[in-house]
Amino acid sequence: MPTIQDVAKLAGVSTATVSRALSGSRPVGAGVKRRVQEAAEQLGYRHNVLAQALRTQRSRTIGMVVPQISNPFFPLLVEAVERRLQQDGIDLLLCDSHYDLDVEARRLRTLTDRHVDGIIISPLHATDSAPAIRTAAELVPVIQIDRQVEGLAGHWVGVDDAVGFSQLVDLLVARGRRRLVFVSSQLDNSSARDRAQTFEKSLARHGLEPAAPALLGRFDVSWGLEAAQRLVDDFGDSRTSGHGPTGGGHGGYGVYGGPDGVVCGDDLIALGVLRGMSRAGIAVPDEVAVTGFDDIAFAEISDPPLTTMRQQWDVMADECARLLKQDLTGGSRRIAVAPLLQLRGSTPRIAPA
Amino acid sequence: MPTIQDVAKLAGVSTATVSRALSGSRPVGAGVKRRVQEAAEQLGYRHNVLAQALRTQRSRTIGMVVPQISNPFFPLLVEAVERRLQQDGIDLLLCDSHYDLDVEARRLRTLTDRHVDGIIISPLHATDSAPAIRTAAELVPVIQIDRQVEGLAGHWVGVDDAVGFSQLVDLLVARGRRRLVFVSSQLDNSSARDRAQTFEKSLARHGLEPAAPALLGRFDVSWGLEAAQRLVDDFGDSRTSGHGPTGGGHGGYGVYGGPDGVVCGDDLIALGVLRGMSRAGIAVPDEVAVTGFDDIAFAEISDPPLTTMRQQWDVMADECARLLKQDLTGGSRRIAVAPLLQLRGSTPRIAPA
DNA sequence: TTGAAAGCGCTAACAT
DNA sequence: ATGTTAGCGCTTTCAA
Repeated sequence: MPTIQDVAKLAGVSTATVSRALSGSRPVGAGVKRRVQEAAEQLGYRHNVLAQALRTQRSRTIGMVVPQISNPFFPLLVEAVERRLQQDGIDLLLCDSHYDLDVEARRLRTLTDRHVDGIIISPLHATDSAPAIRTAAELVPVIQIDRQVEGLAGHWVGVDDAVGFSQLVDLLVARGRRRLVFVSSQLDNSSARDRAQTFEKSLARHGLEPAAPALLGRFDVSWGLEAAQRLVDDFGDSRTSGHGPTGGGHGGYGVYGGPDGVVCGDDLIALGVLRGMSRAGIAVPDEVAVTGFDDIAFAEISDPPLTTMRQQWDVMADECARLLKQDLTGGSRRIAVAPLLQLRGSTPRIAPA
Repeated sequence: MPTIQDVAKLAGVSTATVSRALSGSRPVGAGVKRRVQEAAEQLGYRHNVLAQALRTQRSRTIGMVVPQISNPFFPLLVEAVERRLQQDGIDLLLCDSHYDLDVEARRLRTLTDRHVDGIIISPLHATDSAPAIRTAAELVPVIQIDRQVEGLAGHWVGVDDAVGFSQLVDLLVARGRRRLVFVSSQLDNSSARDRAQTFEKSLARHGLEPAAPALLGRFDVSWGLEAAQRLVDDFGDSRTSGHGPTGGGHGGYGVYGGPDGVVCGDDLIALGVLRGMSRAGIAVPDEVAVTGFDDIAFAEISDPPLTTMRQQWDVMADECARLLKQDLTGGSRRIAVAPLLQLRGSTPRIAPA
C-alpha cells in the first residue's frame, strides 16, 4: 500500500503539500496539484483513514444502536440514516442491543472507544438506559432517535406520537366507533408511554373512556395475536371455540360484544391482532376496526390492508444528520416529525348514518 | 481522555509495560500487573482503538454489504452476524448498496480504505459485482454470503438452494400437484439462478415440466401480487373481474385451470402471491398451493400461513466468523447450509387418495 | 521481566 | 505557496 510519502516522492513535493493538494485544506499551486493527483493516481494511492482519524480525532464514522435490527421497523430507520450519512461520506457502525441493557451499555462503550463522531441511538428503556447514554454523551454528540430516555437533557428526533395517535382516535370516532381499546408494549419505553397517554387524552377529548384496560405486552406479532385472543375471550364471543391453526371459519355470526376499535402501538401488533381476529372469525373492520403505526411494508398486504400512520424516515434521517453537523453544546433539541395517515381497509370506510 | 502514558506514570512503569500488562501480549510481573490495572482503573483509562489499529494494522472491525437492509431477509442475516462478531469483540460496519452497482463498488472501497479486517458481502449481481469484489479481495479477506458472483474463486457461505427447492417440489408432487410454476426475481443474481435451476431439475426428476414459463421480476411483495394476477389472467379465470382493493370475496367458484402449485423464489414474493390469489378469490391451498423461502417472521401469520424453508442464520454467521479467523489464502471455501422445511397451511395437508 | 525508542500514516503548527 | 517537523496513542523490536 503506497503512503503519502510515496506520492510526495513521485510528485517531487513534501508530504504536507500532498496532504493539502489531496484534501484541499489549503491552497496549492495549480501545477503542483495536478502533479500530485497524477502521482497518487499512478501509484493507486488510498488514503489511510485510520491514520487520519488518529491525527484529526475525527473518524468520519457514526455509531447507531438499535434494540433489534430484525424488528422490521428499525431497518427502515437504519436504511434512511445510512443513505443520508453516505452522502456526507460518513460510515455507519451498526450495533444491536438485542433488547438487553448490558449489551446496550457495552455497545455505547465500544462506540466511544472507537471515537465515532456521533451516536444515534434508540434507547431500549425509558429510564434504565439513561446512565449509559449520559456517559456516552459526555464524550461525543448523541442523538436519540424514535425512542428516548426520560429526564435527560439530550437531543431527540422522532415521530410525533401525539399527532399520530390523536388522528387515529379521531378517525375511529368519526366513523362511529365508541368502544376503543389500546394494545401496545409494556410502558418501559418512551414510545409506548407517549402513545398510551395520547390515546387516553384523545378519547377524553371526545368524552370517551377506554372500553377496556390497555393490553400491554411486546412490540411483536405474537403479542398482537395473543391480545386479540384475550379480547375475544374476555367478551365471551361464542365463536372463540373453533380457533384452530387453520383459521376459525367465517360461519356462525354470534354476538361479539367486545371493543369495536383496537388501536395498536405499532404495525407488528396490529398485524397480529388482525390475524387473531380473522382466526376467531370476527370481521374487520365491520365488527372491529384495527389501526397500526409506522407503515411497514406488510401493512399494505394484510387482509384487510392496515390503516396506519406512515413515518417519514427520510425526514428524520435528515434531521439527525443536520444535528450531528451542528455544534450541539448547550440546550437540547427535540424534533418531532409528523406521521402521515394511510387510510386502508382495516378501518370502516365511511361514517355511519 | 487519559492515555497509556498517564497510566504508565501513575503506575511507575514504562508505556511498554502498561501495554503488555493490559493486553497480556507478554508476561509481566504479578505485582506490576496489578499496579497497572489499578492505575488504569483509577484514571478511567480507555484504550484508543484508532491508535492500536494504526499500529497493528488490524481494526477489529469487519464490513458487511447488503443489497438493501429494508428487505426483511437481510436483517435476519445482519443480526446473526452482528451477534456472532460481538462475541469476538469485533464491530460491524454496515453498508447498504441499495441495489446499485456503483454504490456497491464505492462501499467496498471505503471498507478497504478503513482497513477492516474482513468483508462479508451479499453481492447484488451475479456477474457485474465481480470486479469490485475481486479488487477488495486482494486487500482483505472477503466472504460472500447468501448470494455470490460467478467465476470468482472466492469464499461463500449460504443456503443450500438445491436441497431447499427440491424438497419443496417433492412436497408438492407428493401432495398430488402436477402443474407447478416458478415465480422469482430476474436471474441477475446467484440465488435466483440456482433456485430456478433446481426447480426445473426437481420437476424433471418426477418426469414433469413447468406448467408455465417462470415468472421473473423482483424479490418483493408487489412482484408477487403482480405475478398472481398474471397467472389468474392468463388462465382465464372467471373470478378475476372483481379484484377490488378490499379483496374479491369468496363467492362464485368458477373454473380455475391454472397451475396448482406456485413455487416462489422467496417469502416476499410468496406473500404477495398469497395475497393476490386471495384477492382473486382463488383458494389456497385447495386450488393452488404456494411455497416461499427464508421463513421471515411474516410467513407465520399470513392467511394461510406460508409453507417455506427456514434458513439457519446462526449457523451461517458462525461459519462466516470461523472463516474470517482462518488463514484463507489459497483455494476457495464454499459452505452450503441446509434449510429446514416449515410445513404450514399454504400447501395441502395430506396426499390425495 | 522491563525500558528506551522507533514508527504506523497522517495533519497542522510554524517556518520560509 | 511550500517545506520542516512534531506529534496523535499505541505496539514492538532491541537492549539491558
